Amino acid sequence: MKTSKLERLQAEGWSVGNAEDFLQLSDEEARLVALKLSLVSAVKKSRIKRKLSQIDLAQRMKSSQSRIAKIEAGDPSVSLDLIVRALIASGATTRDIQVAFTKE
Amino acid sequence: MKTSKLERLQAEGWSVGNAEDFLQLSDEEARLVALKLSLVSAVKKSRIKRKLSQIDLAQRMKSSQSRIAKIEAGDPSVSLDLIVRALIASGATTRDIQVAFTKE
DNA sequence: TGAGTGTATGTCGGAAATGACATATTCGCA
DNA sequence: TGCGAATATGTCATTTCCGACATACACTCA
Repeated sequence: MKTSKLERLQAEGWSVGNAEDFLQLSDEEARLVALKLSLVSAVKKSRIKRKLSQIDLAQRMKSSQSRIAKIEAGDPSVSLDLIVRALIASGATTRDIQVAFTKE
Repeated sequence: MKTSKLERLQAEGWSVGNAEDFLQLSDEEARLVALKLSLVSAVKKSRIKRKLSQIDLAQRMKSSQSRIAKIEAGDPSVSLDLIVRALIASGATTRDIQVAFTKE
């Protein structure tokens, strides 16, 4: 499979998948989710530490209170981008972010 | 402003912005961009280290070669989510990811 | 009790990101 | 030189994510 031509690979599409691929993907997806959760808890911690309400934080990053609530609730509709944005906007230091990642 | 009512704040919308807010936002945006760039270079490094072509990596994460190219080129259409997915799929260890973040 | 403040949840139209594809460009090597 | 593999660039339809809003719930005081 490694040496297949691009055309062939593209033509195959989903048919190239197998159980192993699926499991592997699940594992990687799990790592990403774990990472997100770690950052999410860092957001809440940082926000509380600075005594900011969800509304305050939302204003800082030009977002909305409901989005912040969803971030902190680990809602699947929230991207890693938004989580990190919130982390930065909440006043988290570079070190804080590192630590959150370290917890992965 | 801190004590304004939610209704009032929501009604104000963009009008609450001022130069300071803008600069602050720019700074935070800059931090995010710097972080992305750091991770992007980690993706390429990790991929090369494992001797994977962009096509290989694309298959691993069910994406496409052109997306991988855009990730590595720092294309603005690429999300942090996708960058981290690529980093994980490329076989980067937790430590590799930490290091990339440390470079922020 | 009820008013005020903060957080959670569901929905929606518009905006942004995605994979796929076509095609161009670059690069290594026979 | 030329051929094939790898990478880059541009476009597009579909999917995903977003802010905004409405509203429900939780908690604290007076």
